[in-house]
Amino acid sequence: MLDIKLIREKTDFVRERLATRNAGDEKKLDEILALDEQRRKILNEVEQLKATRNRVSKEIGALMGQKKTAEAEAKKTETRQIGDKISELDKQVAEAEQKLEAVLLQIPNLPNEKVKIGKTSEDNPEIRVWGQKANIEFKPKTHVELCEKLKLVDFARASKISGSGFLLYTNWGARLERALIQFLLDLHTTEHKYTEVSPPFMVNRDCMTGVGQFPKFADQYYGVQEGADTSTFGKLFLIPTAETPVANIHRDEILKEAQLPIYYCAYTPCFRGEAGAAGVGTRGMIRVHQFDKVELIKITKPENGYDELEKLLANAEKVLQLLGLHYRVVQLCTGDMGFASALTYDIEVWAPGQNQYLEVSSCSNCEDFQARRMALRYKNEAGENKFPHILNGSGTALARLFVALVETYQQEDGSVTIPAALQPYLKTDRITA
RNA sequence: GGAGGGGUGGCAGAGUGGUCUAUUGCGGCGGUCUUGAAAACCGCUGUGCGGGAAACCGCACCGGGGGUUCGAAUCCCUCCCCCUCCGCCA
Repeated sequence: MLDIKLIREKTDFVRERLATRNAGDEKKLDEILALDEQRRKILNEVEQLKATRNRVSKEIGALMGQKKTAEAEAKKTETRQIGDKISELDKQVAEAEQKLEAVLLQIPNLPNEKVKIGKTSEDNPEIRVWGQKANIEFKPKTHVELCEKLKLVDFARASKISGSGFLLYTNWGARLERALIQFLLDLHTTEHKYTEVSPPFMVNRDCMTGVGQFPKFADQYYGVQEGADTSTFGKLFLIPTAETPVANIHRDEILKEAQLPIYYCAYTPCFRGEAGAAGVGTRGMIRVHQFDKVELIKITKPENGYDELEKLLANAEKVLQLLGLHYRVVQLCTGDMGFASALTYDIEVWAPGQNQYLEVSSCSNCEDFQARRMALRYKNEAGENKFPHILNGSGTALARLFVALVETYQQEDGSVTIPAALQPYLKTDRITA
């Protein structure tokens, strides 16, 4: 959520920044300012009336105490009309506030001024490249072929169980998935000093709104229902990412400055409707309704937000370096950035069988956008309440990492070798048919 | 699912319609005293919104929402959460 005071006082700046997203949100600013103006006008009026009423009510109390009943009754009659006027104006204020909030919740974050202005992913600047494309002497198989030959994933039975877009990992596939999760959590907790948490996989509406998934993108997520009780539908949602529960851990709290920075990492499955997304109907592991991910979350002082983002990005890159997977880092241009983010880096890993880069991590600083939505603050040394920066990054997404791994390390005989860093977890150096 | 008990400030814990501004204690911050500290004593203490250059003033907030009333932490309705016990259950 953007600061209404910022919109009020630096309207042109906000308008210009929003316009860089190329989504037309800046057109809503006039409506916001009008609603804000109206709200403040009525609020002023009603608060003065309330001050009068409070004063008179106290006087009535005093008169009653002195048994001056007649005088008290006279004052009551006099005040009764004020009450009616107050309820009327209160309704108007509430209405203006609701309208204002409804619009504000739909406005995306302002891109940081460091972000390149652009329209689509084609405008994203490449930041760096690590390693090089695997030198495969034979025609590389796709992960689908490899997974079927090695019986790592049973695609057909997964769709029998849950429909398209779901995976049934089997035998070494399941063990590889589990080994990757364990490897990632160990790396981030021991080497990078994140505190591991294991959150609920279903969250309420406030969490979805807090990180920016609601209200604008409500159609992208799975709502759940308890049994046949339709009245419970839409109270809880399957998490689309661990960011949703974990970034909300301190929602509605005022932290002490000394508590910052907070580093959390969490493994969770992620559930996504992927409504309208290409590829979810086709076989494979690139775009699915459920995948595993290890997520990194930071809550930091604003002045450290961008240094911490660089470190977080490096933590995620470390995963691919240890696994020996070629990747590149791009920065998303203003037109390609997510709703809540002020600056985002994507890490894309090379998948030889796909002959393309796959996004396995997206690392963002949302600045104070989410903190405002969830009323998360910290008290600085001067005793002022400030909004912290909230950062998130995948460290990393699993299904696509799995794809890159098996496609990169495939051998001519159809087996897949396992990089040294992962061998202690999987307890083998090669998967064969 | 059933029965009962609860939700008040950083924490503990009073307050069941008004006359004082939500008792009191602990903690925290500042001060007095002291070589220093402790103790003692004194003062201060939350959040949001609006107005204001500021000092400050006003409004709201006692789990959330709504209602009754001139006036609600207190009464009524409703929802949420926590605790205890019973049932079912991994």
